[in-house]
Amino acid sequence: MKNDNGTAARLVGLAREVMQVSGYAGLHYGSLAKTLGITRAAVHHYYPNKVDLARRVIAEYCEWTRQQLAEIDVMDAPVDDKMRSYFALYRSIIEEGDERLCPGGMLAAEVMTLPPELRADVRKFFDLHVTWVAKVLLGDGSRTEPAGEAARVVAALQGALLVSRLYGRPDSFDAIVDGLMIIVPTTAPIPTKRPARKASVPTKTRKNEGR
Amino acid sequence: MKNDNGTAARLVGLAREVMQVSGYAGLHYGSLAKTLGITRAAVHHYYPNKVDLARRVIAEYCEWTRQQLAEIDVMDAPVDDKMRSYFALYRSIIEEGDERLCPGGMLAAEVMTLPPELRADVRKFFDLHVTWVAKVLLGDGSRTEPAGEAARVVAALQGALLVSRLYGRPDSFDAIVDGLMIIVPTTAPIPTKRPARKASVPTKTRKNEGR
DNA sequence: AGCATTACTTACACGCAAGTAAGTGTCAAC
DNA sequence: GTTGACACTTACTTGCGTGTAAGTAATGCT
Repeated sequence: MKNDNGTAARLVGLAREVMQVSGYAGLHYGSLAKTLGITRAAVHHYYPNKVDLARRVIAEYCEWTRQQLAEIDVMDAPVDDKMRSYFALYRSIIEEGDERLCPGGMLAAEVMTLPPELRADVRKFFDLHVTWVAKVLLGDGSRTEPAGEAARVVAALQGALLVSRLYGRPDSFDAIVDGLMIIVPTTAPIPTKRPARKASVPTKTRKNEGR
Repeated sequence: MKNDNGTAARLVGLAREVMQVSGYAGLHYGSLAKTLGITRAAVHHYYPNKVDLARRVIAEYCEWTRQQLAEIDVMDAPVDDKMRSYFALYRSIIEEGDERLCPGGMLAAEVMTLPPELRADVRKFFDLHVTWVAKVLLGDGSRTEPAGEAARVVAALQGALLVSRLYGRPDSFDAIVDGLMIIVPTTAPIPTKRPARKASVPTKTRKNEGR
């Protein structure tokens, strides 16, 4: 081959960054090409259409995530240490760039406008996270059904990224997440759970209109 | 006037729904017009450009939110009851349609691609929420700096909407949120806070590439 | 009766972005 | 030294979506 600067690989990397900032809707072949100093058609050469490219991005990010989670697994630490390492994974996202969200989270926001294949990929990405967290939470003996709690942790972290990026303050992520360990207690007792379920609510729920 | 079916108002309502499902990027004059059985130009007649329309949507939603929060304020209940009513506000969103997110949350995801005026509006929307929650949390004597905790609550709720919509299961929202009261303890003590801050992390943080 | 206002419509201009077709140049193997 | 794969480019088509200009029809006001 004449010149292969690893364009295909650089393309996925760039595409991921763009998606983290601007989402799938904000991913344009034109700007990718411009950034890499190639033509738009060259992008099509490697990834015939946007879905191909985006799926590749997710696939690679899933793979990377799996590796990171595996590294946490092998460190064989107490549950709350593992969770803190997990939190740090999210923090690394905003450390890489304060305009970024988790690729999965960004796509989750756009999920209704996504082509079906991508939608499925996004769900799988979240499955990966939720099942891993659930597995870890199962590590201490204190619970048997960690599924809801795992979903809560993942949701809270995605929300934390969303909010901290909105304000453009990476450190606000810490402020949000620091207290999150409370809902993943290992040594500390869980406070007595209240009745829960929605109490008297001042909301009339209309199907449509009337806001 | 000849025929005024309240088109302007129906337009904002519809636009909000679309934005909740598909975001600002998925909001198109063409489909709005088609849905209401008018022409695209008629939409421009009321809202000359998309930014006008979207800002109007946010403004009305802010106003609605303010009213809801005021209603919770006057009920003069204990903090955790107020918080539960607040949670129910979010639940009402997915009750209205399981493809919807909070308008503010959706726009927060798109924030980097949004025209600046809109971006500012979105921040104000979140300010409204965070300051209200902080004020309520201040209601019990147990804390003095509820800002971080307030942001955490808001972030967690937005994340909960994101995740529950992703899976298309409205009831998963409950599963996620039910345990959220733990981080808003009023009578129950907060478990002893651990050192926190990121512990040994198996992550090399590169600025770019290499994923 | 005449005029302005409101609530629209038809028609058009324009830019952007995805995708495709058909090259061109270079290296590597046979 | 031809053949073929690879890494692209130029050029073009097509469709979508915003925005605007210039009507038109009905109503209300003076």
